[in-house]
Amino acid sequence: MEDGLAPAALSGTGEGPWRCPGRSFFAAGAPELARSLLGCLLEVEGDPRRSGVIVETEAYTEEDPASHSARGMTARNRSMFDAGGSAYVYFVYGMHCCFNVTAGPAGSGEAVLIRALEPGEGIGPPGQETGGGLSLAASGPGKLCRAMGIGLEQNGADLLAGPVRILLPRKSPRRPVGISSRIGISRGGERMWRFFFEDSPCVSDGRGGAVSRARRRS
DNA sequence: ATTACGATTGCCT
DNA sequence: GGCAATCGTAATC
Repeated sequence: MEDGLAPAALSGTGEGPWRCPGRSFFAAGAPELARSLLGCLLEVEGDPRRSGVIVETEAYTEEDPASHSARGMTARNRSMFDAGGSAYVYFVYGMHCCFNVTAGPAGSGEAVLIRALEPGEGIGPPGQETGGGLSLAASGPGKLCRAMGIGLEQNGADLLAGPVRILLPRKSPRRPVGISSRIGISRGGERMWRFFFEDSPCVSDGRGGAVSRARRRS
């Protein structure tokens, strides 16, 4: 029990602590949606079923020099222009996938990058060599996709239809929210569009984040 | 046709 | 803190 994480979420759509959002939830602009997604459950149906609580997000918009959509629609970023509530998954650095939730109306080219989860069901050992234990299994956009089994085949998928879903907490988690500039970008650094739960051990950030904390402990 | 470069990660010093 | 890995995409020639 070294990780000390909150208990895994129960499945589901009907009763229980989670509920399905409507389309309108995703109609907000990316920065607002990024904040709203903190505390929500990301779930992938299957065997095993996997889930985790979203604890770190970043917003990207069409007027944003850091965004893939900044220079118009291409074959690669096409699904980023889908109406809010679908998946935009892309491949980077020749080895990693990153998962985004589209925001706003169709054609608006905005999305929220999901950067870290607190592992729920089906995440982590065995078979996952993350080097930092369970709490780091989904701390970072690339690691999150690997841990959840999300790949390019999910690009453009409707998040209200599944198998990849977003579920909202019935009770607001009310945890401290940190705001910062985004990670790994070369332009647009002045925008404070990264949102995270300050009390989470699973946030990907270097300083004060899960990685440096784990390193300090050892 | 060629090339430069990532919305990253993990291993090295 | 630095840097290699690894390859699809998009800008450039």
